Amino acid sequence: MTPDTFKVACSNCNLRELCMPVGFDNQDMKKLDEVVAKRHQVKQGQMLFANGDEFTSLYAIRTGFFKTCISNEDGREQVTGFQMAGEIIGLDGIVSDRHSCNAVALEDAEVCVMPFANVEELSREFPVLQRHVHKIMSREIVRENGMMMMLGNMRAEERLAAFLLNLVQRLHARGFSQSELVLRMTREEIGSYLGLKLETISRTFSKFSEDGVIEVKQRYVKILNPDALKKIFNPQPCHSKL
Amino acid sequence: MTPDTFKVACSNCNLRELCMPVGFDNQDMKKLDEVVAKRHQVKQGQMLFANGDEFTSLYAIRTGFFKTCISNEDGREQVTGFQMAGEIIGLDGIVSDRHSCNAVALEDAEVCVMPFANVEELSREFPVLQRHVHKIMSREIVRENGMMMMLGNMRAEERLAAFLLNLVQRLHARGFSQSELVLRMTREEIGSYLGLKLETISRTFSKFSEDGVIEVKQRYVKILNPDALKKIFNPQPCHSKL
DNA sequence: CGAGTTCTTGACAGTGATCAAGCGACGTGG
DNA sequence: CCACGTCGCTTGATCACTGTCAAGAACTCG
Repeated sequence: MTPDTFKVACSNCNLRELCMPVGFDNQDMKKLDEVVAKRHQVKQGQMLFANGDEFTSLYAIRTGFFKTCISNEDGREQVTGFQMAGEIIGLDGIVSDRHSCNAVALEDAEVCVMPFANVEELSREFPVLQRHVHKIMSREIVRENGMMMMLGNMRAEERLAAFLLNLVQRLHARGFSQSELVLRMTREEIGSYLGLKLETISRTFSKFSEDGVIEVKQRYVKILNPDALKKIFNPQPCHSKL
Repeated sequence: MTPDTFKVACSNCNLRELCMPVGFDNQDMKKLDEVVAKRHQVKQGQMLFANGDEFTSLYAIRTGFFKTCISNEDGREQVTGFQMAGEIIGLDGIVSDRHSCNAVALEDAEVCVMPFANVEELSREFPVLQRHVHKIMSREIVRENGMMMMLGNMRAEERLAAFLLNLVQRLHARGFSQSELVLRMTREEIGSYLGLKLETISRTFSKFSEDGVIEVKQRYVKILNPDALKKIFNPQPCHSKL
């Protein structure tokens, strides 16, 4: 096996269990490596793909951190998601063969390029991969349902608490701390994601900090009282029966 | 061909071009009929599936009108979509083998039950069906991206204008009027969908009516000035270059 | 070190929520 | 056919949360 093929092999990737299905034997795994055509570097601030670009591939994030966002005719921007290692982006492009959002690297990143034709072809051969692709898309649908609940029903504090808990949970699944994180995005980007203005994000951080729930210093955040955060995110109705 | 098989055949369904892929020859079409196991009636107010139900099937709406909604631990409800004939619901269940939302019939309805195992099996055999399933899921992701933009960035009037335009456009694609519609949902359900309260929906309807943009009488809505609605939905920045 | 970006904080304003009351439509049963 | 009750809708008055505008501080990076 040459160093080259070694480099792009899913079978040797430490993120495999995050972005690929389990239950493959070694022989299948070799075939699965064909999904990934190559790797691609994206510098901080650069776009992996942009609204209107032809859709050819899905991308599995190997390292780095992305945001996806859409923008209006009148210039308003909505961040639709933040993605980290092991997550898949580009699903938006399937329906129209063109991407409908921008994917911007918030730090230097590397992605595995998975030509969608390969994905579909191997999906026909491997039911477990087919199921996996379906699950990834379904997961994104369910995530966005949750976002609709946030944006439609929750107040600023609840949104930010939910955001922090979600972020730290995903980082923890990747071996990082359960209580400390460094934000890769600005207050404005958090605000866009949560349907709030950057000043509101800043104020809410300050309030959480005053209440001793978190410690904030610029991009660094330490969660001091996770239970308090969970309570903010999911306020129990007083004297709830049962 | 017995009347029974005739009844559930996609090949004879007038909604085929809405919910099934094009580009099938007659022979393939016969096989494709195997996707649909049976039809199922849902009375107004009944649930097709509920949060927590085991996921087994996708459903293609033949007649009727549905809402899908999720609810919080503390009882807040978010309508995540309204679905009409030719649209597919149930995609939320794939990721966890359980549904994560409720699907409620807003009028008496009939759905085609498509066991997901059938869908996956036939998808492996027919690339055109496989691609179609992927597109349906991607379309839902893109729709929800647009909802995030609405909920995160738009004001009440813009949301309601966008909602009406979207609804009438989908109805028109099904052969109904471009300008008149009968709402199948309450003001409260519209509000939940749009992240607003029912009073705001009512007030905004009244304002549109006073401005001569629409005519409203309870559930009946007539769009008098579609251009004005589009302008509300998508306000051009003053003196926009180009 | 300096320019530009990002963040914080204050004062004030505005949009939509909340609370409240009454109206209108619809369906049922007398 | 009409009385009545329920549910959905409208409208008004007031309030609260978040947005807007502004100024300055802190941080980053060339």
